[in-house]
Amino acid sequence: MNLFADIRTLVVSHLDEMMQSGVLPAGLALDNVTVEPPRDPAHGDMATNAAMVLSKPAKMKPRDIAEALATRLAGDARIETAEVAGPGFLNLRLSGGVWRSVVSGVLQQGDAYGRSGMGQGRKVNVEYVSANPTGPLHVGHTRGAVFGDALASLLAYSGHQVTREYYINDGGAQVDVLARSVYLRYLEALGEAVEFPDGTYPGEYLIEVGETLAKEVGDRYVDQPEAVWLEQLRDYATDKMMELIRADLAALGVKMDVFFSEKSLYGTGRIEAAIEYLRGKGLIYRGVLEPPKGKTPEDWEPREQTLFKSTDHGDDVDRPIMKSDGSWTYFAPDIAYHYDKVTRGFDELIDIFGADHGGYVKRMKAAVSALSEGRVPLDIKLTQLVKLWKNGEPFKMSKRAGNFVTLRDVVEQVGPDVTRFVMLTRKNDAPLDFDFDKVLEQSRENPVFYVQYAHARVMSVLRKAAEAGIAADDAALGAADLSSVGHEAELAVARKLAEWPRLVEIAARAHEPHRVAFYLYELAGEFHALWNRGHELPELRFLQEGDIATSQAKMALARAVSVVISAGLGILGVTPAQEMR
RNA sequence: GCACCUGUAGCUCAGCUGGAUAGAGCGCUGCCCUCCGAAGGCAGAGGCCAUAGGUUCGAAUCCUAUCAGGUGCACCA
Repeated sequence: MNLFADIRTLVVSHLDEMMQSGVLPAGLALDNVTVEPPRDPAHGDMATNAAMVLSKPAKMKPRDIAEALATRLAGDARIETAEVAGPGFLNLRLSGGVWRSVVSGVLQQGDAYGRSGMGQGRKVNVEYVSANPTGPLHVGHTRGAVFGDALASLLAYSGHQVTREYYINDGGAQVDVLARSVYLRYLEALGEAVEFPDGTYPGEYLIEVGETLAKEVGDRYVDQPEAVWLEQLRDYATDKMMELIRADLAALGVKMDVFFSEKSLYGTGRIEAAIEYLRGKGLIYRGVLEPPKGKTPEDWEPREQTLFKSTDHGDDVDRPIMKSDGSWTYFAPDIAYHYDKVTRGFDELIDIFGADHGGYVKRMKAAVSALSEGRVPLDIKLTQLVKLWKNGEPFKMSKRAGNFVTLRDVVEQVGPDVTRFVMLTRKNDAPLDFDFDKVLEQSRENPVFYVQYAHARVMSVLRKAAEAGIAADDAALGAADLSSVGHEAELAVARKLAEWPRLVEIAARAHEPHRVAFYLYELAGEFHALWNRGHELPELRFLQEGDIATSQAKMALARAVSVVISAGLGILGVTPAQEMR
């Protein structure tokens, strides 16, 4: 059920009839005809631009089209008035019954209200977090995790078949560094004094790994050359780090469907196969890259490398896939990984990167374009930096020293629900301020609280009703006669509820889950406003003393609000509050 | 030097992919609790949508240039 879509269908069907009967010339494209809520509610409930869009191709004045359309629309029971305004807008005012039916519809559909088949079951792969398995997740990863997870839920909610995936970078030099760092902690656990030179990870999280290892293998690796232990420690440490990362994700409530190992691409011919595929398209060649203009590094020297002709698919320069010593660059396994995704049959790929990987976007898109012959779109969303604040001061982090602020630090202090919601109160493109004090504040300034409070208020009313012996289950409320619901403040809430399915579609199409968070804030605002009107106008209170039927009608509206808030929070991965404490 | 992102009220940010008189919160002014939770609500003031051009019925939104901030820029992943 999507009221806006319904009315648009109505408008389009009338336009079709007008073409058939010769009022409009035949064969007009109606794709650009929209039905939207007007910015100013004084203009009505919905507005259509049909007349203005069609004016030019139909070679008619917009007002003439609008008037003809208005007359026809006015005949529909759902339309109360249809007025031509401004340059040719057609403003529609819907009957109160339409809004009341939205409320009943929400209660009858429950969790399904707002779900759509928009995705048509298309298979979408959302890859996110994908942090190197060299340590715990930090705040930056947290934002990516929350964003990716919410986007995945949003797409699933709108009819896509979603796979949540994590790419484990366990194939490069960084896991050697990890192994060496663990080795040092291992020696330390056996009583040796160790130092962490540059190029190792000094973080304290490896102490326990070293100790466990010492217990398991004793002094077997002491005084042994790297060749003896490097490989085993690499696997051992990587496994431990992935355990850590999985636990971090679990603390945030993120659950992946697939963990894909980079290492599994090496020595199995999979990288070679992907590169051969590109070679078959004439996109692999030996060549020398020009130095970047303006800023030539001191030690620049021309080098012949194996290159991918990414410029054929929109990149600025071609990219090396093999180092001069014959080993793969990082890009090569990434190509193979995305080739794997393409061959797994996904209709659409989405990668979530941190902003520091922005320079990687074009080449990755070029690769997928080449690998899928342009069939599979790849959207890459970058999440900007998170700036932490505490006690009015910025919280610095320094990965080098190993004392960076971790996902755990954040989740343990403010909880997963608050963490998730706050991370989505900004669009992914914009930097985010995360203030430990403000996110726990209980005021309107804090959107998490504000939305949760609205939900808790509804729950409170329902509890009160139950205590008074009034049936307030969804079945009873969904069947209630809503004719007593009609005040402007009540209709405002119903209108907001009617926007939900449309909002979901827009957010899903744009891959922008933050829109859900903002919508919930607006819905909560309408609800709080109505609630407070009850102070001066007792007839707007949800519980009407001695009048069960009216109470049920009012509660139906309140309950519909909580259903939608609950669904929205569900997409964001946040648990709705039953009461505020 | 190049690429990507950002620039909207004093501050922090939305703005439904081109619609009407650009919206919220904070802050500021003034109001509302014998009332389901005032942890709320109502009203007011506050804008050249960075700047300059362009596209069209119509631009914060699309194009070009400029300015300012952020991120990144050959064998690091």
